[in-house]
Amino acid sequence: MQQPSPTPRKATGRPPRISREEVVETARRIVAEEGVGKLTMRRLAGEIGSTPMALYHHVRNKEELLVLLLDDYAARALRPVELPADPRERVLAAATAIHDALAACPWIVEVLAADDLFSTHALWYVERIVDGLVDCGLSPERAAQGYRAIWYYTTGEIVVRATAAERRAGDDRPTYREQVFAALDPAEYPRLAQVAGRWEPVTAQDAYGDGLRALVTGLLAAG
Amino acid sequence: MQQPSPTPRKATGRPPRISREEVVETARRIVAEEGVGKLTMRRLAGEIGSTPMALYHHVRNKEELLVLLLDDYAARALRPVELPADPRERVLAAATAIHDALAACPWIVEVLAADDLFSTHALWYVERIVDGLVDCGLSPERAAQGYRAIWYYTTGEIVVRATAAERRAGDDRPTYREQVFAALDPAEYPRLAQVAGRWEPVTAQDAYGDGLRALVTGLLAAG
DNA sequence: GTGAGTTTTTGTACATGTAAGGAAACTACT
DNA sequence: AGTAGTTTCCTTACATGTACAAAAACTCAC
Repeated sequence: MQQPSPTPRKATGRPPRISREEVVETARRIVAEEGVGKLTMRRLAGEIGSTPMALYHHVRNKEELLVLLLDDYAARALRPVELPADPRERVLAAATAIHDALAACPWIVEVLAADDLFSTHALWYVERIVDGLVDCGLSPERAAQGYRAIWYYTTGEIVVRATAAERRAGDDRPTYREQVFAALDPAEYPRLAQVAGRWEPVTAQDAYGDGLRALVTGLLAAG
Repeated sequence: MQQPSPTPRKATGRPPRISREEVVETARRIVAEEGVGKLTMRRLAGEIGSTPMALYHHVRNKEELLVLLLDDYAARALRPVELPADPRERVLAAATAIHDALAACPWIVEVLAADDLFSTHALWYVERIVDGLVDCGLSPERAAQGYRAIWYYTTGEIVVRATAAERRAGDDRPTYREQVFAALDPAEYPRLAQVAGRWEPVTAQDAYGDGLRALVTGLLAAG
């Protein structure tokens, strides 16, 4: 992979005019300034002063570019901070930190459906979560499983909310949910009819923390 | 919207040659036979004997078509069944039924990031879940919130797993996770280093049920 | 210098979703 | 019959990601 020589490597071939870093940095700027919708390979290449296909020697495809952007974002947004001493509270705080950082970055959804370890820069928080769970008495296995459950819950919350929001935008028709509740047969679905009016506010309110607490409670109870 | 006339409506305009039902049904067949990757608007139009743009008079865009396909799938896969009498077990069984149906349908991921009520045909199960939670002593609000938490967890599990699987396919490079664990500094991340070897099997094994049980336990404890 | 080998860049080309505008096929009213 | 109105369909065109192949720019061995 890498030569052991002091000077990195590369003794041969046409010298690159652009670098992966430049690609990612420029992409980051475009996204920051105009949104992820404006990020196209052509636009990016133009901005760098290159051609679209040249980019493909530095990133494997657009998806990888987005993953790199997410990683870059995590590096900035997930700096280690002071966390509570109590292990359970530590788990909650670390998970919430990851959640809030990702939720603040809506364009990320397209990439977020990533595996559980989405960035080395989030590792610090992952460590806190697993450590907290172990300190609460879980075995290492159970702690790892617990982290995964938390990750599913977290990423699900973000993806669902963001996609729903996007679908609502630029679409003045009533929501699918509104249609469902409007045409709900109370005889067939008494419970849903009962909560129909309260569904909207329940959805709108930020209940991530409540669900997270419940999940952690349950994980600890099982361990 | 609809005339109150006995004959549905439509007294004017060019008579349609294709119907929304035909579009969806043909799309379903293509997906079933050759996978969602082969479903293109041109291909679909050709199969129907029409033109791509004609389809857009029956579905608003490809995404809506996929949502309709998901709905169609839910109608088949989520038939009501006998569920346990015990309310807690009922919640678990209903959630697992939804989960398993969706997990068996990998192409769905692109659409799944939907809002909580993704199909009327899943309503029956949603009703069972909310009802079970209420029977366990939760208030209607809390039950609705609880359902949402379950939905986040479920959809997150599916989306994450499916996307990870897709990324792994056609890519022989080591996983990001493998790279992370390979380069892990045990001094900095002792817990992660401790579980590193066990992470892979933990990930592979199907722990949806365990996490779900924990979540429900926690939800009930909070209520 | 010359040629081989290697890496990066470029040019061309294609598949895809879909916007825009006009043509086609029908009904209703005169 | 003729005209207006309405709905559906078709043609054309564009933006986008990216495959493929050839050109360009460099190093090294001779």
